[in-house]
Amino acid sequence: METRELRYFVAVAEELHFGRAAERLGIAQPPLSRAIRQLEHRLGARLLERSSRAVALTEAGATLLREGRAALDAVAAAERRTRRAAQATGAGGIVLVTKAGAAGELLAKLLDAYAAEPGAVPVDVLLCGPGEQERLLRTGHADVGLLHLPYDRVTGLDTEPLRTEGQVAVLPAGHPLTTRTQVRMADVAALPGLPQPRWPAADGSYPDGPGPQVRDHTQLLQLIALGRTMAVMPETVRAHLHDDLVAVPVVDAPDVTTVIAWPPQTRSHPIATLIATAIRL
Amino acid sequence: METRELRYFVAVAEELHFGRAAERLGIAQPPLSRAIRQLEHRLGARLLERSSRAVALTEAGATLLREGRAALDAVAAAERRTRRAAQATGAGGIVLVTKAGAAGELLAKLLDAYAAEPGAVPVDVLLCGPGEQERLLRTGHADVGLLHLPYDRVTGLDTEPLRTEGQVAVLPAGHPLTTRTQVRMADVAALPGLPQPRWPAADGSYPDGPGPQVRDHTQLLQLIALGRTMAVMPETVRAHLHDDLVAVPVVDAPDVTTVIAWPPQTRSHPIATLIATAIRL
DNA sequence: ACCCGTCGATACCGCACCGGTATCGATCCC
DNA sequence: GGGATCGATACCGGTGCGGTATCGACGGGT
Repeated sequence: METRELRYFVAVAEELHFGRAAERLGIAQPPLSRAIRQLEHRLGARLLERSSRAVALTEAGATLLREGRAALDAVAAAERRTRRAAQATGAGGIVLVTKAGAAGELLAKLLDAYAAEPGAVPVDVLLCGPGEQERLLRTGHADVGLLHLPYDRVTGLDTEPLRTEGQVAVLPAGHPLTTRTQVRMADVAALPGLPQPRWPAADGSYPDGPGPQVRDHTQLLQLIALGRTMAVMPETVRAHLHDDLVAVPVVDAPDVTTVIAWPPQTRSHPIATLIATAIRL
Repeated sequence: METRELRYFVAVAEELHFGRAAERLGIAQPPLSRAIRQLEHRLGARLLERSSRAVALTEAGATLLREGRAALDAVAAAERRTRRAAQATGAGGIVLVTKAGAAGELLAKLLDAYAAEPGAVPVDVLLCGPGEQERLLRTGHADVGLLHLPYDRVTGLDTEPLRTEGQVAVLPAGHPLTTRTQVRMADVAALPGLPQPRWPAADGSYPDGPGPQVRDHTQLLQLIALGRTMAVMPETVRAHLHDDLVAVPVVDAPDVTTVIAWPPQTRSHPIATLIATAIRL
């Protein structure tokens, strides 16, 4: 199976429309139809159910979509990492990815400690939205990441835990609950007038609901200060709170574990040093 | 980057010889030379150092070899799992892989418990040599595996621990150390007349050394009974020992954790049930 | 009911590119 | 210095990819 065939199939499976998929791929529709047919014939499996009015995935097609995306990510990672290895033998920096606005002081400590190591190389810090880290690591855009369990998925990555902490409810100053010394999840699940914020899904779209749309933590804290929403977050956010925000411990919220994660094929010395430094912290 | 190019490069990088690589690929040497040159040009990176007498990997080449193998495995897995999903929608069995001669009663209990679950499907058990499980899981030959930390690598797989146990030294009956109630690693590291067995490497070759070559646990136990070697193994091997073999606890050996492992993309109901059953045991 | 619009399949064509054979050029060994 | 080894180059033929033109099936609107 060639990556071209996989790219074609993934495009059709995502669009569920041959015409749009062909446009996205920059080719005409007939070659695309033929390629899919050939792929089906070679695999001996029906991948798509065409009814001349709608296209649907079969069981096998859903499998190939899932596995094919992972395979294409792996190919892209191979290409990207090879390019980076070529242009920067030994001198190339490490790309570290983390969620914007999270793990601030832990990251600062890590970068300081690593810079003091012998043989340390420059570290580029890449900040991204929630849920993007895993893909950036799997596609070779980043070498190592700081993620938060159980929020981030770490399937297919190697990880080491760094720190575990409880969670706090972040509320606008003056809210009735801010007089409490602790709350429970049930207390904050559906506060009148403070709907839960909506985070974007993997495809960038937002789910329906009453809460405001947010992209990162800074934005979120601002919206809480404005009294539009609230959030349950790891307790280290306290460091970033001004007096217009109040944090109340949530006693029955699941603990959040910050982990350092990297793709399993990694074998470079600087990255191994960075990981070892992080674990020692 | 097409999988064909990756296959070609991996062949050359493994053989370090264009002629042999071409033979292995079933093509002539000139097209292979051209394909590698084109790949290098497209990546903008020198992958191989040719000195008309020897071929060597550059830094970028080593990266592409490592990442390319992983990518090819992912493509192979996508193809294999799609075929399996097609021919057996719902009725297809699960393939479980484990080391020959290991985790016997745990496996039996798991299979019994799973068979009693509602919606259970047939489970094919695939026995293989040590170190092969990871690749079988990553290439889609198997769906789930029982592995043993820290012996087996689980990079790139999702795992859940099932059981942790100490290790015992397995010795031929009558050996002086069998009178002891416990030993230390240093006691058994270099026993006169009982050299360590040699396991095959990933490529099937055996390292040099005085000990006998072994392929699986049955063979190993037989060679121990013959007084040719000894081994440190998880304590559950006791169940398989006859009176010609004696097990002595090794107090400072690292604990062995049996884990259930599966590829991260897995999303099938029967496999999820099997994993949940295993964790409950 | 009929027509038109939509959408995937089919037919056919030209060209890029892959793979094969023949040969060269460099290096090492005897 | 001659032969052997090994990768690079030159050239050729065929496969197959992508393009345009068109068909056929299904739905929806008036």
